[in-house]
Amino acid sequence: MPTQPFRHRNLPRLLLQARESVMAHTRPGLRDQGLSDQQWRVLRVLGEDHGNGGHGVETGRIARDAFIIGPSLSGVLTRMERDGLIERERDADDQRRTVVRATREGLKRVAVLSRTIEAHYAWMEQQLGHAKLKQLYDLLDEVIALEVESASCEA
Amino acid sequence: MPTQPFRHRNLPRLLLQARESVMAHTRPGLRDQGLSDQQWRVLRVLGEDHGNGGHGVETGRIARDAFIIGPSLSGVLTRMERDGLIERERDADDQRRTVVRATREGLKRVAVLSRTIEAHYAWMEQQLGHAKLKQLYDLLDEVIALEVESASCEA
DNA sequence: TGAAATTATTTAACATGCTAAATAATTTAA
DNA sequence: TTAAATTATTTAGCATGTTAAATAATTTCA
Repeated sequence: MPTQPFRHRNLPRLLLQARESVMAHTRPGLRDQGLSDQQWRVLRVLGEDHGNGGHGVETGRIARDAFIIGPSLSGVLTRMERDGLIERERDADDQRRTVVRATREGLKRVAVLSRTIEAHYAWMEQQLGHAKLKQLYDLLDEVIALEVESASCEA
Repeated sequence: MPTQPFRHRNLPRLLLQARESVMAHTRPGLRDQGLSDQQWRVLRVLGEDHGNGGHGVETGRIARDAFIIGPSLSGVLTRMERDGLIERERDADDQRRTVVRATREGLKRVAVLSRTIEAHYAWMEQQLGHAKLKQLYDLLDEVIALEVESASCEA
């Protein structure tokens, strides 16, 4: 049997749609806690650090882990500090760096949302099946790795 | 052999990273043509319409196809009109609607970029392999479909 | 040591994303 | 027919994304 011709889909758009599809489940919970997508990503990083007994995370590491570019993060943190979700402090050893910690209130919201998110993953795993979810993770890793390789070629 | 415990990855973040990874190849070309991501998405829709002999696309359909929310699109179109990439006109039959067409200059840029994008897909297909790319398309479709289902439950 | 290069973050300026409200045109229905 | 509901788009206000430039602190090295 002849395979039908392979038409390329709009991959960036598919990825964007898939992301929106997943986030559509999460956003109501975030908004209930008064958080934007970005604020949640920041709080999650800070929550992990706290869980590991850390005493704050540098802005640069937050930017990497929360996938937020520096200048955007700067504003996000300003508003989160204003809203009592985080605290900022200059690093004593290297005054260029800023160290960020979640406040008690921030940690409280992380705790609530972590449960919600876990339930969501359980739901997705039940819907899609364990195997497909793993397959998806692996394929996305491969796509991401493609870029790393080709980027290193330019150097 | 025991399968190792399945840890959930941060799926929204993975999708975002994968998208960025793909776009990292496309963006230089877009910027060479003086286009933002969103302007390119709009032009692509208009280019397809032109290719199909269409005489303009309604704003609402552009929003759906280019995956840009209404108010954002409004501003994007204003700037694209300012830059001579598109023309806007009120629909004669229904004065609520606006019909948009690409200018000759806009179409020229679509033509250039279409070739670039095609080459990029060919490269990805060569890197990942046809089968994996198809697998990825299918999985993303499934994830997107999940949302559609669960959304209809709320109604 | 001290000027130059490097690193971390912020500011500035503009484009985009988002929600809600405002406009404007069309359709529905009393 | 006309007032109310619906539909299409824009405006307003704020948050975020992005590049370039500005600040500020640290490191390198002549």
